[in-house]
Amino acid sequence: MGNTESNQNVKSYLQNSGIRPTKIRLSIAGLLFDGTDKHVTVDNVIEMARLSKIKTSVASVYNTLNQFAAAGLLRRVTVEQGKAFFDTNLSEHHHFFYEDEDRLEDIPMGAIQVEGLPDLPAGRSIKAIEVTVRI
Amino acid sequence: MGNTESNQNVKSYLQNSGIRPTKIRLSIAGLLFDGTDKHVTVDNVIEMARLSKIKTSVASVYNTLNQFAAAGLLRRVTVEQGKAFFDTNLSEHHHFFYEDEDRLEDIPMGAIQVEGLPDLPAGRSIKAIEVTVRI
DNA sequence: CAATAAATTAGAATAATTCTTAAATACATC
DNA sequence: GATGTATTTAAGAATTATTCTAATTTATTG
Ligand SMILES: [Mn+2]
Ligand SMILES: [Mn+2]
Ligand SMILES: [Zn+2]
Ligand SMILES: [Zn+2]
Repeated sequence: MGNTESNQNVKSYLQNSGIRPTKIRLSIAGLLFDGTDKHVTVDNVIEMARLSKIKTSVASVYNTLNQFAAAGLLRRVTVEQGKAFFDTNLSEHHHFFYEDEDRLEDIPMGAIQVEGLPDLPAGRSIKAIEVTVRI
Repeated sequence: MGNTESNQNVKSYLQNSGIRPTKIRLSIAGLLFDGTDKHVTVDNVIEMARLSKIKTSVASVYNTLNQFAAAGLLRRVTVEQGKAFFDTNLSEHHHFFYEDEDRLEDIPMGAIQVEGLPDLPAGRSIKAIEVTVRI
């Protein structure tokens, strides 16, 4: 991270999703898309940016994460009322939620299988199936 | 609903859960525990109370629903960032979430089966397994 | 290098929820 | 049933996450 090659990768990654690679988008993308799976909140990203001396604003972090989610680069995960999580792991998978730590952890893809889905109401299709195991 | 017998039932229901059956608790319980399964928000309950000429306050609806949930008379269901749902159906079951209508619907108990749960981290136990099918 | 479009930002606005505190109600004891 | 004490209720303030607004800055196009 921080080197020219990965910056170039992140730039292409945004462009391929139709997102213009502006400075703060590249900065935030650089924090998030480093190859490791993450579940971040807006506050997490603001703090990561601060530590990396990236000068930005709360509004821009919201804008950017929402744009990434809309473009399919992040997946929004809702497990508690207050705060939204954004997941960099785009593969089909489910989550442990550590209730006392407010923290998500991936359950590897394929580990969990959901069986016996009933018929859907007419005109509906499945947008997503989310399994949360609260521990 | 509204008759002496079901009022008595609701009163016992609260007492058996260690909740003192005060006037507004009985009123709200009367709205919720009528034998039909419901998924309500705070706003729903405020509106139901208004229609039933029950005089109460926003704070009391929050207090009461939170108390009922803590006592196990309601189950809190979180499927979207902003608003909490409270479920009167206490049996083990999962949900369809109608994304465009902000509405929950029960998937009958037993219809869905979750297979292949991996081992839990040491010292953890399952508090709940929640499956949400977004449609 | 203009002209134009898009992005960024600070701060205001909104929405759900919790907190504070005073008044009302419920409960226990006589 | 009256009285004293504990609990509940409720109005409004406070808090928190998020979105909106509008002005400035940055990027793209010609
Ligand atoms: Mn939290
Ligand atoms: Mn909603
Ligand atoms: Zn994940
Ligand atoms: Zn339900």
